[in-house]
Amino acid sequence: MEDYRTAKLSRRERQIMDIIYQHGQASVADVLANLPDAPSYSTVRALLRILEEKGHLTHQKDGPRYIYRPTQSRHQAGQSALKQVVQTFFDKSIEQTVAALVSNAEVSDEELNRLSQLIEQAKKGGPPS
Amino acid sequence: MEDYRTAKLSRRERQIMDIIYQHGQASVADVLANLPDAPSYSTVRALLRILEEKGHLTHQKDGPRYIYRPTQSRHQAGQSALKQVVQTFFDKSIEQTVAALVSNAEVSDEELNRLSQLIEQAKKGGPPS
DNA sequence: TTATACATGCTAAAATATTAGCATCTTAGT
DNA sequence: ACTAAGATGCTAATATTTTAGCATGTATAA
Repeated sequence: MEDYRTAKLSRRERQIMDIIYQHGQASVADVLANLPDAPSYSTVRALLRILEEKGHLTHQKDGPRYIYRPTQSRHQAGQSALKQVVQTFFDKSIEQTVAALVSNAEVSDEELNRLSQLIEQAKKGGPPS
Repeated sequence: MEDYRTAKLSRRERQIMDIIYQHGQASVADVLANLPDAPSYSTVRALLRILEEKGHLTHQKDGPRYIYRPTQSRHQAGQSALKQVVQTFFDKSIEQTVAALVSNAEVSDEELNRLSQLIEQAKKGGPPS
């Protein structure tokens, strides 16, 4: 499955996919509540149906209502999205990207320590494999 | 200026913004060459004009042709894009995001060392400010 | 200078996305 | 069982996006 950010999705469709990925899953009401400039309930349902037709979503029944979930795993979708951002804005450089991450937000010392550990583990774990 | 990924941009408009951010600047021909399912030259020009009307692009003449550049800085646009990905796929966690970055791609030991340095510098530089 | 290649300005049609309404069904509580 | 609340199925109109064509201007090389 292609990254839905590069797929032929419309503005609304992409907004909805983002909401569902952020929440893991969502009902029509959930989507509606989180959609900017929210349209009508009917409209959201129509878009969810289209996304399901296109293969990006599935639904299952939860009592009276449908619960929608992505067909692609959150992890994989995240990797694709990340890759695209790295390519578009950071010259495909992981270093530049991490620099942007730690420079912008308010990152605590605690979190920086965890990041150090993360890198150290990657050093140990990576090469042998 | 709002992040163009959350702005009311259409599919094609977003694709074009991505291309121009990736290249820094672009002529109509440049955009056309990098656009998936490329339409006609006229079509690209129309979209560029619209993006300029919406305030996302400017152009300047370079000999006979127009060169388009984003109005928002690459750095700022990258920060916004990154923030959105972190929020959508990584629970707003910088740690999770960095983990995804170093786990997926083939990151060399050399690059991991630079990342370590990066974090160390952030530790020193951050708190005092 | 002049012709040619290639650029833009403008306009309009076709395709797609976005929206909502109405009928129907199903759950949950009385 | 029955009724009210709220969900879906289906359909269709509207708005926007996407597309391209034609006329015109401009730099460049012969």
